[in-house]
Amino acid sequence: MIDTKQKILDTAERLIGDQGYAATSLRHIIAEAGVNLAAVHYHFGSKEDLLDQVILRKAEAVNTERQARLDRLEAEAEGQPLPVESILAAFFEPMMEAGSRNPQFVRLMGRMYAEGLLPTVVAKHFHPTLVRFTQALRRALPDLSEAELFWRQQFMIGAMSHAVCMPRESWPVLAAEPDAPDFRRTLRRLMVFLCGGLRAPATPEVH
Amino acid sequence: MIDTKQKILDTAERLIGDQGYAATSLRHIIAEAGVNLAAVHYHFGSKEDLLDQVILRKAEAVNTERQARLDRLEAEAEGQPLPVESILAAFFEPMMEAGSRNPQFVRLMGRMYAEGLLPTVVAKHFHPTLVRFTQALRRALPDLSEAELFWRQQFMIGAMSHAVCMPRESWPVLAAEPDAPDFRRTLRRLMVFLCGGLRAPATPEVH
DNA sequence: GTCTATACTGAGATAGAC
DNA sequence: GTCTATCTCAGTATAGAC
Repeated sequence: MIDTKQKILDTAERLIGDQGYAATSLRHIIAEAGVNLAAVHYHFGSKEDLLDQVILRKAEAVNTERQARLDRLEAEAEGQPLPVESILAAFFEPMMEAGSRNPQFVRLMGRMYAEGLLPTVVAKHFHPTLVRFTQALRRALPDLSEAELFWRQQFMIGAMSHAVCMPRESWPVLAAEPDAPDFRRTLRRLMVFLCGGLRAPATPEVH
Repeated sequence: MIDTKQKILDTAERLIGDQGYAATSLRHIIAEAGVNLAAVHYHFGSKEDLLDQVILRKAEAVNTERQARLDRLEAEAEGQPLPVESILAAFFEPMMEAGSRNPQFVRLMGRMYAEGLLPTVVAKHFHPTLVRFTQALRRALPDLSEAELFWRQQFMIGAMSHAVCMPRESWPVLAAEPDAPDFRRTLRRLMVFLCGGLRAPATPEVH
């Protein structure tokens, strides 16, 4: 069947988003998808390559939209540095919109960071876009050294990924806040927090 | 032998800190420790319970020191809210000092967050201390709602854990900065960043 | 080209002999 | 307390049916 591949991708996206990559066995995926185990390896080669394709399918749209927003902002700014808020909005809103249409995908992305799969899978798909945002932030925050800006971006990514894949049901505080299935409110909070952090004065050197 | 248990704990701490929990098999641990596989299950019950003991051994000292610093600050403040900087210093410096003596342990802690082992293992050992810090932050930041403070703490934990367990060798920017094996400079940067984020104005409601 | 059946290796866990 | 043997289940590899 032509949609064996699609069924595997859809089921993998759902189950990995729910349970995480390590916790989701191929045998679970193929049972729910109603296909044979070896079909996964025929179409994808390995579990990791399946994950790769699951991410690629969705990441392209997010990256394209991120770059388009950055292009638009930079054209409007006519050479001036962009405000940090605008850069963060251009970065987070495309993912937020993807999440509104498909909450599973945002959790999946968070889990990728959370399970330490950046170097092998995530960096490959997102790095080219990330360097554009690094450049924009460098111009917006000229007082920060290269190393300090690097670290602040890492803090940003860590805060984002942890927030996105947190198991909401284990925190009573959140029961009062019916936020799911979209992440708008949390992401607005995240952006406010990150603006404050990114714009903090440079860390003084201590000897 | 009486030190079979010790050898397992020491080897597990080292290997899991290096490679992560999922990537470290019991068979690898027992080979390096020179003990039998079943000895692990005899002494610890399961791989997860072994991890639990590895963390417990070190976490107690860190938690005790954290609470002692908070006690001291609160006694000195005589009822006034503490500055955010002081609260963060009381939280991070004990872990930083543990890291100076034993860098492996800090990476291990970062990995626990990164591999999504909070609910089962980490929260158990750190939650009682964390609520003390939540209370201190609530007094320091009275303009934030309960939910907003909760999320900012989550962003903080995410930024910290991601930074701590990042694979340094994969980032050329860091080669110029001989920071290892201690984390002082990175943690000072983290504290500056988090101060800025925590003290940002409350997120406005949008409808 | 697509997919199935089956076998292989290595993981964590467990029962029972010593 | 310790160790051998074994169980189940994971990801992977391959031969061959259609």
